[in-house]
Amino acid sequence: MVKCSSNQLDRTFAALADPTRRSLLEHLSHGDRCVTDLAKPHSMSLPAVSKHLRILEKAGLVRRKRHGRVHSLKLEAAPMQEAKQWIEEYRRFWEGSLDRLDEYLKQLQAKDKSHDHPH
Amino acid sequence: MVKCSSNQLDRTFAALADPTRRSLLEHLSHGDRCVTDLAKPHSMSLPAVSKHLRILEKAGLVRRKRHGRVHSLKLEAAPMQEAKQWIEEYRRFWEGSLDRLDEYLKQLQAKDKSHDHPH
DNA sequence: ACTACATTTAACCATCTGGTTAAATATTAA
DNA sequence: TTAATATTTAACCAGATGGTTAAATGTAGT
Repeated sequence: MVKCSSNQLDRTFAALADPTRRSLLEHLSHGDRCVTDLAKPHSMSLPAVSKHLRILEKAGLVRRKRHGRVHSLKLEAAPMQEAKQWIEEYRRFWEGSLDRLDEYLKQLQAKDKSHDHPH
Repeated sequence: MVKCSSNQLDRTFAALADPTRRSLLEHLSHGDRCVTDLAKPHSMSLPAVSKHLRILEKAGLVRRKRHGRVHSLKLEAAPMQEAKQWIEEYRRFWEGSLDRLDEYLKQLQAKDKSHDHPH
């Protein structure tokens, strides 16, 4: 029984798994935005966008500040960094396997060449 | 109407959003494994693990080779790299904001100092 | 006080998810 | 051929997800 859970990672990856939410983050990467502005380019209702924002907020990817009746959303960095670091940990393994693949392809290529141009 | 969808990214992030699946990947990072071996440390039924593996396979994070009745699973690199790169694109934005935060904190500290030790 | 605006909440719906158990399918070994 | 093993498929279930519309809330402006 191996323990490999992190609610934070769960939430972060799940939040990033939806194209609407990724789009919202991309918009926010160009500066803070309010809910209505964020909703405009997404052909869906305001409540739908509101829900997506709450998911991003719960994942910690976004922070909200109320200025009167408008809510200003700001991109938040830390959780994505954790997600990236999780992926990074596998880097040497897949780099290893990519090297192996590269080597394999070179061998294949060499074989093909000797096949195409036999002495 | 902004287009920001990638089914591949959807599948990759969704696959990574589950702790059981992340655990399976971690086990696979130490070498190829068959379904039964992968299932052992996870207190859940074999069909459950089988489903998780199919999700990883469909996301392209894992490749399957049948040797007789045992299926050997292998970690696959590329999709994770795409996910990592997606996150990377935000790096300068959050690095920017982290820098700004850092600067802000330094200013705050400086202010406090001059307050504690006025000439 | 009234109206308009920004946003959320509520109620609902279809589909997806993550698990179960029981049965089916392949392959190996006796 | 028969029995055991590795894995998947099928049928089912509870709860989450992603959307809708209608109503409620809170704030701003006149």
